[in-house]
Amino acid sequence: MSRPINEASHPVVQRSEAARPRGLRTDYCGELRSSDAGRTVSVCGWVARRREHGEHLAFVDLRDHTGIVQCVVDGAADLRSEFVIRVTGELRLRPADKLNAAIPTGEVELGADVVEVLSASEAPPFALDGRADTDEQVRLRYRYLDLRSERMQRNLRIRARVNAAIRRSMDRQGLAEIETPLLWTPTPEGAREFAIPSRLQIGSFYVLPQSPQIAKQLLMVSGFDRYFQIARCMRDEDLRADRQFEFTQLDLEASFVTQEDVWEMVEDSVLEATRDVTGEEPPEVVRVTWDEALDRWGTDKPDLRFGMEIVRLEQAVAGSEFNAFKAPAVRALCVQGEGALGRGRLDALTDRAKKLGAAGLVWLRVVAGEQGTGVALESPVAKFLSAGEQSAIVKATEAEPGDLILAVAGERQLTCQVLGQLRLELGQPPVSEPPYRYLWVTEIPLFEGLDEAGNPLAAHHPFTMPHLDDLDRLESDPLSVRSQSYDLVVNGWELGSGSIRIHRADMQRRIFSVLGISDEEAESRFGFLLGAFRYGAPPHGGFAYGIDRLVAILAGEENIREVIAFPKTQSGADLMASSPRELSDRQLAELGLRIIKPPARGAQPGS
RNA sequence: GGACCUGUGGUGCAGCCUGGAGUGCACGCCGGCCUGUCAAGCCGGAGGUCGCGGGUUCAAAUCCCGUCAGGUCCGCCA
Repeated sequence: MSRPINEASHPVVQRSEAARPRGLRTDYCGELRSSDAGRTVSVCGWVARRREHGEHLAFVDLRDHTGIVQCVVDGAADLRSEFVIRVTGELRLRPADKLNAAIPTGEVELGADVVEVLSASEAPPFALDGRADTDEQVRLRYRYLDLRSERMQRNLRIRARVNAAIRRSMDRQGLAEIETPLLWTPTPEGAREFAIPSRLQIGSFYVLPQSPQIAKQLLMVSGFDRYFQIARCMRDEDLRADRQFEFTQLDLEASFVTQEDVWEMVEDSVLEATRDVTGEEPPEVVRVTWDEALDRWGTDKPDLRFGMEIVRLEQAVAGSEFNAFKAPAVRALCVQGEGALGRGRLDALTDRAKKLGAAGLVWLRVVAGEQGTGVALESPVAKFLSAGEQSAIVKATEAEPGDLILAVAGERQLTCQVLGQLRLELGQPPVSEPPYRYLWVTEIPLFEGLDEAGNPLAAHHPFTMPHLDDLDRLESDPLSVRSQSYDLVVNGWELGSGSIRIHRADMQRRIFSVLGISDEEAESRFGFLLGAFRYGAPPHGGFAYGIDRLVAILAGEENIREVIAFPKTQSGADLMASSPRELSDRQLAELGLRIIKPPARGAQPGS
């Protein structure tokens, strides 16, 4: 279910005097009220539905972007679905027994004196009333019709309001909106990029930005102090429900700031957007360290809308005879009220845990103790646990009779991640369910794992400033070093990430050295940025978050395609525009390109 | 690159497991009736390459293989 836009505090369309209806119409359909009764009005729109009562009476529901109004027309008028018409007549109160409480205009109707067909329509390929879930393939092929639906109108208007809210916030905070090139040059590391052949320089290519990262750091060097951009970004990676080739970020950067300053700037914009769309004040934006997020929720993007936090059992089972619990980490979830879960379901949960990488899953049903005092545990492994261990487990998980405890033991990170995933699968509310629990995940490790050559991999990007307390371990124990980078998360979705950047050459050289990047390599890959940094780079940091994801969350949609006007399918196709498509030989020649087709499936290599 | 799900008149579904005539439901569409409906109602009608190709079988929407398209996910996305 998608969430209604906040109609009460804001009409669907922002109304200023300049935004009043003009031209062919005096009013918008969805805004007519009983207070307008008696006026002669003209409205324009699409025929949503008609109800005919013979030769001299028919009801036509006329729809525009504001809603629907019922028009009473002569039955002879040939008005079919999706005809574009203009209706002029007197707006009148409906008879007292003919009100329609289901629509905002239900107290009035328009007695049509003149009906003009501005444009006829073939019968649409699918109904726009939202009563049936039309196949997405069909919706995308006729996207221009799909966008006419109430749902898509609402979603894209929410998007427009989010953009407007962000711009208000940015302007209020003194950030300057500056555009950066789309036809540009590769960004160091990161996602696969789209390349655009140059016509004037045959054989050379532009690269579309996966983000304006380099550009905005250069703007800091240039002294713009605070920059933002609602930036289109392109990444040639496989598509997902929350990922499209092309997406939109709020990108910002500021000079002479700390992490806290960046967080406050970003918070101001997302909270402004959230308030504007929902009319509600979101809960306080909390900050948790990456470590704490892993321990409590088993993920770096926790959903705080529900509890069921992961509990540490290491102390409760310390010294236990039970072999499975002799592990670096023993953690558990308490699933309230699921103590009656059947054996088949428990086996499925165990399989799921194993599929997620756990060695196994221990389940314990919490039941009332004998004589109604205390609690006891029912479990295939209960016999391996002493009475003291059992009561310690119950105490640690705060479990009560009727609850189910799920425990996993093993290496800490994997154990937490498995339980974190089970937590989501057992308890996560639907996307559309408020509130909007924003949080910052901070002190993210600077590196994540090692590459083939044994060098650490930058978790964010190679210009991320390490946590100052960890600098002495940079070379000796790099994987333990935290960074001054941070993620913004809402309701289990990662909205974006950012960091304080390295602005001094000595620190940058140290990082490159740890990453195994030579001076020559650094110069060739990041040349002009490093060059710029030689001429006085201010300390700076910034952030970027996905507007598609933010809008989807606020609209209660699980898929960002629902908040993008013309999205692509999972295979990267636009079913309406038939893109991508082949170029003509002439176009290819002009770009100096020749196509080498991959061998057909099943063909022998080299044939 | 991989796993799973889906594909049946214009739309949404059922039928598939357990093979037997393109069978059914709802909406829409076309025509007729109808002066207070609002998912209007009533009557009648049209509309099909069961995604595509191959195989098994006396017989395939149904079983098998392949393929295409759409979706969810893994990989990938600093």
